[in-house]
Amino acid sequence: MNDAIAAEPTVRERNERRIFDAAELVFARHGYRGASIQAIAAAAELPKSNVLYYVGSKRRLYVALLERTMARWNTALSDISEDDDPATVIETFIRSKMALSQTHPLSSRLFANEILQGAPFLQETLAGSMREWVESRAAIFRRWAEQGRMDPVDPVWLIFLIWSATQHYADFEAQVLGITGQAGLADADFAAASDCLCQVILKGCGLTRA
Amino acid sequence: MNDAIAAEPTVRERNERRIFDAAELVFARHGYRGASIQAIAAAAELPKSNVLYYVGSKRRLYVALLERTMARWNTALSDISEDDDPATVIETFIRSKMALSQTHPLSSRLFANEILQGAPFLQETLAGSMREWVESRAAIFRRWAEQGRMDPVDPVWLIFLIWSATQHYADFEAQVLGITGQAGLADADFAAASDCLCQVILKGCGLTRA
DNA sequence: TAGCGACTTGACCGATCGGTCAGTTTTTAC
DNA sequence: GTAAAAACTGACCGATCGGTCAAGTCGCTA
Repeated sequence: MNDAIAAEPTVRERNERRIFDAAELVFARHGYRGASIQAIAAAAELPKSNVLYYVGSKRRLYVALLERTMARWNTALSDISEDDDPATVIETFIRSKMALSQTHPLSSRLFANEILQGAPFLQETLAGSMREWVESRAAIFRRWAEQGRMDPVDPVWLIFLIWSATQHYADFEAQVLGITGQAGLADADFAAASDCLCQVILKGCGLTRA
Repeated sequence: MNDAIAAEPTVRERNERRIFDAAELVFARHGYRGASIQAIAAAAELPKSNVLYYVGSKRRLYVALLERTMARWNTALSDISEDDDPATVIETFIRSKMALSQTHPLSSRLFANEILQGAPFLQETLAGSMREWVESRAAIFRRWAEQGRMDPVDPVWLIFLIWSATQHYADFEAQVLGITGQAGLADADFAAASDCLCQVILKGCGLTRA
């Protein structure tokens, strides 16, 4: 039973994981209203009743997924201080955000769908912790500009620029693939896109790589 | 009857317009599957049967809306030639794309939803006319770089950068509002955001305003 | 005034929606 | 071995889905 210290997953853990992954797939594609529990159950290869047994309701499943996404993003984005090198910080920011688009595109699309709906479930998060996150970074960017260490660029819009440009490769993947004529985005594509973004944005902010 | 040359709208024209606008609102928010004809009818203040009388089916209504959007974008984006000034062209491109985000945010969100779903209805458009549009611009950007008139920046990714950064203010409006703590985006906000984008991207491409 | 085509709409169809529940099987604890 | 707990699931509920249809209303011309 539990004499195995390095626990193998419980039945509950295993099934919840399958359900979460399947639900992320369906919600990311069709949004909250457009997703059906039936479709999620089919993707998880479980009966509909079993899905509801674990997650309680469609609403709770959706909220739990959003929370998982926000938690992932929080842990992935490193903290910064005024003493750091601006170019390094912004380059790290761009590259780690782009890495998230590559490794967790479904999370990104889930979030995008929630925002498109008017952020009914994430309004407090946006006006709360996310706003604080942006403001703290913006304050540092502003001080860097005052010290002449970078061009005076409105820091909030700069953050939006980086967010949108990096998320584009997850949220609008279908468009990128259709226009470039590829079947999928390879590691090299993400690397080249990251390089291009760093090149333009760093220079655009009056920064050169250390 | 029709001795009025400057025609006042037909009953059909008037109702189709109300239905189209209502449908754009609902589809943009909830996506194809998540939108219901009932909700569209309610937004248009018409009985559901009347909506179906005019549009035939949900699918046809959705496709017609997508076509209206693509047509709007085509007419709004001006053509360019190799002889033009690179800085002027890119600045015009950024500002007209941002103007579309401001004047037609619902069209932008409708398109975003379609892409998030994997572009089931727009695949040929993406791989066809849209791809050609991008390639023709990219070719000019590449020649400008060869002539030393701008930095060598991968033109396709540059276009994606401009698309994503400008569409952000339409598609992710809820996020922008939540983080900036505003109730709505004013003309001044769009102007300032456009200025910021032009500043960073032009300089990032090694361009200065003429 | 009769007739015609465009427009309007409530009633209705089978399918699917989110969710409940009773009943069964499987796992766990002692 | 046994009983409690956890896991599982088919049947079913009322509501809503996209769509059809027949019975209208309305404005017009002959």
